[in-house]
Amino acid sequence: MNTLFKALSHPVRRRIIEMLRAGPMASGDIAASFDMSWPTITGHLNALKEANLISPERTGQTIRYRLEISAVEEALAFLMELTGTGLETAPVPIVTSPGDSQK
Amino acid sequence: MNTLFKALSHPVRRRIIEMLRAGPMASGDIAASFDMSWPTITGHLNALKEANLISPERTGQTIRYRLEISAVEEALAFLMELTGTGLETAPVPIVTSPGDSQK
DNA sequence: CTTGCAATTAGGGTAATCCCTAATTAGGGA
DNA sequence: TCCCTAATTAGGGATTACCCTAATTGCAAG
Repeated sequence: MNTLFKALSHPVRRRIIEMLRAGPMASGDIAASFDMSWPTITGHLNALKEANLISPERTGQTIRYRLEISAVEEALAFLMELTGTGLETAPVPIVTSPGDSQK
Repeated sequence: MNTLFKALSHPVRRRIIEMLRAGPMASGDIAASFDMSWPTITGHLNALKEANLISPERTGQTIRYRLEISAVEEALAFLMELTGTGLETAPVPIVTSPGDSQK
């Protein structure tokens, strides 16, 4: 969960994810669409792979990366629980009066 | 969006958010429930405030922090678009009935 | 004004992040 | 074999993150 949100916290990595929504893509093609060096993009791809957000598959010389939507859903589940969209564990509205600080 | 996901990428900050789900809480009470120094917690609270995830309100000496659910929903919207609600270049079929939660 | 409590800011040390260039691995032909 | 292309790893510099202790601000009384 930690590496997951960290992976999502960089604009380049979020954009890579958005690109992969349309289907798998080669590392070189991804790198070509950014104004950064290829090794830098490789670094971002590794961060995404660490978070299980993408997975590589080799065909000959080229390596294509595919979006793993299940990791996205994991993050989604966490946030949904916060908004109350989905579960209970009742968000009982407890009113704390000033001065009842219990340590 | 950047600071938002970055704020969510630290376990202490996520736990603070979960605590605030039950209602606003004083800075000192939050700090007391962690095994870290108070200034460190203040730092995390500032990160959450930067991301608009919480907002402070002062009553006398104590400052209580309240969860701003709208920021959570913002992150939620981004992830939902990834999982299929987005169309654009995606080879995804379209309309589902309103209220038809596809889980 | 002085004391006391709540909370933040200041400063510093260490570790991680982000970006680059140069070197390296790996595969597909000739 | 040797070479070319695809992609990663290695190494380094600059910046930011994370945690601490010490000092400071802000409020509310006495």
